[in-house]
Amino acid sequence: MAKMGRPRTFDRQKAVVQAMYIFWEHGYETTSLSQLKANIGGGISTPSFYAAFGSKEKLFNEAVQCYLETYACVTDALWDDEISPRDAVELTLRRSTKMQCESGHPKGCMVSLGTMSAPSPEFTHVAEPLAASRSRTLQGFVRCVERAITMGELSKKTNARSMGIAFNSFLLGVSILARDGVDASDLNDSITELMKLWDIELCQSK
Amino acid sequence: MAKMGRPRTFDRQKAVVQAMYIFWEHGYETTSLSQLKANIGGGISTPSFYAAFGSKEKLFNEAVQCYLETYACVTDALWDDEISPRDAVELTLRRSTKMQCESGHPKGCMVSLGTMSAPSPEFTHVAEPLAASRSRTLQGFVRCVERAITMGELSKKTNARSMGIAFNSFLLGVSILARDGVDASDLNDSITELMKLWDIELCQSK
DNA sequence: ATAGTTATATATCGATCGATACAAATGTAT
DNA sequence: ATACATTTGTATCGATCGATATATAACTAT
Repeated sequence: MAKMGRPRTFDRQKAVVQAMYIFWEHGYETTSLSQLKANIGGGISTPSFYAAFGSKEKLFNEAVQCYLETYACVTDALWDDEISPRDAVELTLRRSTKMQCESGHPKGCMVSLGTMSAPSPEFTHVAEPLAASRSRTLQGFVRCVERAITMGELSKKTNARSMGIAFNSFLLGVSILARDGVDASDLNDSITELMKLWDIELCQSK
Repeated sequence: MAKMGRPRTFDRQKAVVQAMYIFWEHGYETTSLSQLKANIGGGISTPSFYAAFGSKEKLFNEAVQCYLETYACVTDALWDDEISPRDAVELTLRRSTKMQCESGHPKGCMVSLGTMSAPSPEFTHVAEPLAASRSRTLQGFVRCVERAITMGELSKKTNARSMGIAFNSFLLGVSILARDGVDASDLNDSITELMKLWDIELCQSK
């Protein structure tokens, strides 16, 4: 049974993806409704927008969910226990960096850059899912280090939180460097450098 | 000889500092004129604002200059040849992190977070001085590594750009972590971790 | 005292912000 | 054919955006 009523003239899901790109590029507050409307299905009217998405804020929420379910999956390895902790960390760094630098969408990570997406006090709640994702990713890095310690791969003296923060902070910075136009190959070389941090802490007794 | 004409009812320099804090917190585009006016000298009128600063953009430029001449100086060690390269890098990381986490002003670094200060194409030129400062800081880190190689402190095999990017990317990430409320002590511990990167590359022949 | 200079206060500019009212258009269900 | 559901187009809402015109107030220079 098909839907009742007059059919939509644009693809709603494609519209969410398009909105995601715009919010990713400019952030929540700086993106205007006219901007969104103009880039959905070759341009839609105000009532069509509100009928389909409810409000700018609700569309942003959908766009964030869309990002988390697609592009943000580059960090999934952090919670995959079938991958060694070291590989999980390196894979995450390389996958995320590659994604952040590839063409076809805005540079950098929407979650990281989302720190400044809704800076006004009245809108901080809007970017809350992004903050939650950042917190989760940090925990993911710490988790990997803890797993390595438990597995006896890293020394018991290793400070898991410190190492987790170090890897996470580097990756957050990649978003800014990608926006500034630093090459993916240069960033990859610096990942190789950064991973030496892991190898120092390798358990000698192995 | 004192100035002619009716005297100003507010301190212009204090106003620039106050504006700097607001732009630092919210970015250029998201900061409104009313917000600036309300926070200058207990509130000023629109004509007073324009008479004193010319425009929102010009005030932003002054605010950025003010930041670069004060808070941004935490990275000055990178160009100080009287400090050993390693100390220069560590000092910069610790000073900047301390500054970014201290109270009395917005968390994070105005230069780093300025990546999303003016995301609209029509305003990108406004945040250009911030981008230039980020580029300069990156070069400062690279410079320190190069200096260490020249001095024979680091191995000649060291990839200066990769290491520079690694330290710089970490520091850029600190801005986001500081905004997210991560403790300064935790960040400091991760700096201790990060500096091990340097010690791995130490020249063995010394 | 008078002229010249600068900042002030009041009022308002056109443009854009996010969001709605209303009625015509277009589909399905019976 | 009719009723119902949903989207569309046109017009517009009050609020705020950054910025300005005009006239008055407060100071210095002569």
